[in-house]
Amino acid sequence: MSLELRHLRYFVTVADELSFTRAAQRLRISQPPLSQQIQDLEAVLKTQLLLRTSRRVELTAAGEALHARAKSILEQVDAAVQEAASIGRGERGRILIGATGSILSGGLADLLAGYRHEFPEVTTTLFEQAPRLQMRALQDKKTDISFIRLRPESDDFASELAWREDVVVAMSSIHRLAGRKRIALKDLRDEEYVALAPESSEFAASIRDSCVAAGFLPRIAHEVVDAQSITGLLAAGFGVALVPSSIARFTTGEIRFRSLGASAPAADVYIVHRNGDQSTALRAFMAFARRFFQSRLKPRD
Amino acid sequence: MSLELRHLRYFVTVADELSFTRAAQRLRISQPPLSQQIQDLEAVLKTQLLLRTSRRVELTAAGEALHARAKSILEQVDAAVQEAASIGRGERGRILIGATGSILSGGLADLLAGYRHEFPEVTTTLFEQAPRLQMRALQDKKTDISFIRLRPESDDFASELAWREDVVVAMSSIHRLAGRKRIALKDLRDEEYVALAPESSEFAASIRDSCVAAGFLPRIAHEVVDAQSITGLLAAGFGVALVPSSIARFTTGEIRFRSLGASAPAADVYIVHRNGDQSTALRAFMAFARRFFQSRLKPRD
DNA sequence: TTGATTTATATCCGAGAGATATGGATGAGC
DNA sequence: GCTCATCCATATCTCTCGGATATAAATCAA
Repeated sequence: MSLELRHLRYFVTVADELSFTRAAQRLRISQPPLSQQIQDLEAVLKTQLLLRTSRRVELTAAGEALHARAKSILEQVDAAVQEAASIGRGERGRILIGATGSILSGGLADLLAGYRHEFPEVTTTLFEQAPRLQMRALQDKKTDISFIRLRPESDDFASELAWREDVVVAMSSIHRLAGRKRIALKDLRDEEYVALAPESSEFAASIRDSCVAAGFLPRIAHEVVDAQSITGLLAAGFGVALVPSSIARFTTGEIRFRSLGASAPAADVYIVHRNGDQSTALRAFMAFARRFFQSRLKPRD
Repeated sequence: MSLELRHLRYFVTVADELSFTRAAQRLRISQPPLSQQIQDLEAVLKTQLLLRTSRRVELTAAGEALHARAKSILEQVDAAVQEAASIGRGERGRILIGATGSILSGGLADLLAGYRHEFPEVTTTLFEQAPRLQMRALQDKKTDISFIRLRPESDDFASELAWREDVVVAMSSIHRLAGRKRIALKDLRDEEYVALAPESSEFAASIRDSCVAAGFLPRIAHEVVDAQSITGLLAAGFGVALVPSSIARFTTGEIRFRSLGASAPAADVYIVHRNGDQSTALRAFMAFARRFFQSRLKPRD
């Protein structure tokens, strides 16, 4: 015979009611098996818990002590069940997110704000890292999900489009092209470029590919490691840069952005995560993200 | 289907071992019912707890959380069982004891010291009260047991002899009888007495009865409410007093005690408790007390 | 003393915990 | 790359034990 929660549930009810008959009613069982289970419990403890005459039931000292303990235990069991179920539904947990600064301000921040509002019990931790490091972090399980401007090739990762962004051209307001309203990619063939170092970003490579497709090889005059540095160089008059349009949001100073029209390369942002082991919290996050971007696209239709 | 401790025990074992086969061995059951019980648990929680391939078992986030909780719950169940059993064996609990100061120093203190040594988990609370109040406190369940110098009549109480004491005569060292080695009760017929007020002590009444039996009615010159006051009055030369021999122990100053020899009235101390509801701790205490006094009597044999 | 109420005992039934046998998947080793 | 060993899941059976019904025993009220 081993102790089970049933014994504790029954005992607590009897101790609360101080009556086997009423306790049995509350427990939706008949009185004899209740008496039996209490006797079993007492046998396991080798201790009298209740003093019963046919007229009154009262607790012994051991019964008083167990009553308090058992009540607390049952509450904790309940809490544990709720917690596990809640984690299972993805309502609770922790998601580790990788992203770069421009992606954060480009739409991710809004997504996270909306998500935290609907799933307040999920902790989201954001790692601002260069794209290459993000992939490493994903692989090493340092992060669970990444927002990144290039679709990964590897079979280890699953990816889907988060949102679309155009590439725009950025330059100082005193640049000779700053007066033009619309600029095509091929108009930029003779410019000097400020670009992200290709080893820090797949995006840099894809921009270069777009230029090649437009018939020229961009002359990279300056390379920077951090996207933040680009605008500083542009403001000082160092050529032009091809950047995702969302960069405009967090840029101050004398920088002008011009659309590239139909010739604009895509700067789509993808959601990437490891294949296979997505937790429920992550699945729920992905589902939320899909709904979120879906509803955001509508106004543009 | 309801959650039982079995589910938690099984789950914790599997989570510890990360193997159904090994867990089943540790649990002394076969592997299929273990798988079944884990599935039942997951069904109750509506949540996956373990990711199992035929080659590896690992915990989900929900499983991790439940593992920690369940372990703690099982430990608490264990502790609660131990505690209840321990209280049931009288090894733990609280005993409320009534006594007077003279009884405490007359032998009770030694008993309590020995008892606490053998039952360190039982809290003993001592109430120093006048005998009448002790009976009241017992009746009102303010105390569980009393050490008192008179056997109670009422059927509500059970009593047994704790230890025997003689009554001795006490007087100032300058009293005219202080030089006598032995004094019989009847020699004291013409003395003036310092006595406890009869309304505060049954013992006072029993002393008076002893004097009457010896052929005289004691002349009470001074009455005190508190036994402590007696010696003060005696030291000041106010007559004599008939007191339990143990009083000598905690008396300082110029007081002499003389045995009354064969004519000494008894001042036996009784253990009194309510009939019926003695807790296990109290029963264990009584058993200890009997053993204690038994072994103390032997040296006198 | 009788009747009502409450717990304990006796007996029966059925759900379900656990055993055995087996299937299916996966990684190791030749 | 095939075979074998290993491990978890499924299917089926058995038998324990939880719960129901009927009834006895005890106690209090009238």
